[in-house]
Amino acid sequence: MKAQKIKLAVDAVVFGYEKERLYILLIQQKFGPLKNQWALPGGFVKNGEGLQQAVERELREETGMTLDYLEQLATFGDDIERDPRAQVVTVAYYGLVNSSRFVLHAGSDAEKTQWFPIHDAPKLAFDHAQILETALERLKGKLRYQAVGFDLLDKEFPFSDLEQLYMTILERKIDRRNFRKKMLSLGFIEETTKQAAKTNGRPGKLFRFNQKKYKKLRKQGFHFELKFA
Amino acid sequence: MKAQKIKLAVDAVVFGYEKERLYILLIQQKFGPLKNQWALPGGFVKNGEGLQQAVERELREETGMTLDYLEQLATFGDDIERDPRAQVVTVAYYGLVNSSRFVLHAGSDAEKTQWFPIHDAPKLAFDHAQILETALERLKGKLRYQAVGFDLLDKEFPFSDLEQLYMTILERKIDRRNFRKKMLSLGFIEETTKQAAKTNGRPGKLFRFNQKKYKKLRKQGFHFELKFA
DNA sequence: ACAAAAGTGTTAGACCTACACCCATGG
DNA sequence: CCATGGGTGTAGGTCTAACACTTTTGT
Repeated sequence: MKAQKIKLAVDAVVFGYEKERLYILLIQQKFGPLKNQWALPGGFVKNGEGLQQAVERELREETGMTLDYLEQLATFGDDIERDPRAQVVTVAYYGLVNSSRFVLHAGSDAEKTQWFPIHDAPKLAFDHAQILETALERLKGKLRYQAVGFDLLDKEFPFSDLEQLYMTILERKIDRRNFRKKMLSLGFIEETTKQAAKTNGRPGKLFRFNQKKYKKLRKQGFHFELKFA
Repeated sequence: MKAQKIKLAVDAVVFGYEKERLYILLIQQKFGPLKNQWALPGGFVKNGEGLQQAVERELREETGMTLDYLEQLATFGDDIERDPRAQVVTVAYYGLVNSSRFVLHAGSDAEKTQWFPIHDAPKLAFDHAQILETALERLKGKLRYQAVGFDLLDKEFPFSDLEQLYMTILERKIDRRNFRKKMLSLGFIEETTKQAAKTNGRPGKLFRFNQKKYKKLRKQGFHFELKFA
């Protein structure tokens, strides 16, 4: 049997959220064959390196970022020419970053890093548009039955932020009363005594996601579904 | 950068169902380093070959089987020593075969192929037990909100077979009346005029899964969930 | 006092759950 | 006529969905 020439890469779809908009993190090569093309952060897996380890390294190297949430999405390798230069199979991950860490390190000499509104992203290299599409669908799906999404908010947040986040990601209107009722009934969101910073209108109480309680519940076989969403 | 030495493989978790038991397909190497160890069917991806294509080829070569349903499960490659001989990343698939094709081709000289009851499988090579575990969880999960599972039955089946299948996979009792009501209300199961073959007791009507109708519904954003299950 | 956003309860309908008896067939 | 499995309805409880006014704060 001939030696295997297939290369293995990892890519990450990183979502961020700020001011009622969902963003995605992209990088642009300044030199080389991909010059000026926007692409997902990622790269080849190194010998002796695990997959997750590889994405985390690439993200650190390319964007200076560590994610709060990172999960394997799918592996893309049915189209053997998805990278025209060689047969490359890529394991795609998707991740979420807290808005407080939304600020990017300055780009290196070789690469530019930038957030783009999810529906206003440039044309992407390879099949990265398809990977992005898949990630977005997954995110929308997960939101309905897992407590994902808190990683996109501050640690303490007014309830309206949570509601807005859900509406933004799911691209749907949600009834405020029903949403709050349901969310609080799940038992892993805690009220703090603090008030949100001053804005227009009446300031809301701040809430906190209790990850420990959530994990405990999950272990006990707890699961929920948001129907209205 | 050093040449990448990581090898890329595919493996398949193939489920079969017969007489109220869920089975999995395993192969046993007769020679070589894996001699006598049971493992999932699979092998290395060839140059110029897509991933799905690779699993299908391996399945054909090793078991003579073509699957009715085959879906990517996950990619395993965080443990760089999951295969002690070299760093191998494997893209795992899971599939379902119709019970009418449950019979296996005679094993080759080099390999033995055999169905094992899911909870009575031998010790597996590498991390294949973990892959199997993941596949089973996925199957259980999917069963609740997708019309998977019909591929495990005959094209026309009595309702009790469907019910038994769900009970077997989910390892739960299900109320007959509620199950039938819910399933039929979804609108993609059709009654035929035929009667089941003679057995003990009253013979049931045969039903058929209307795949076209199901796909149409899905495109329209239809989705369901089986709660009792 | 006005503008802006937070906070809050009720009701009708849909869906889930639990439950038991009669029916058709073969032996 | 008996044994075996198929077929069917209903009532109570829970969850969802729809809906509008009052409260708090800053200007």
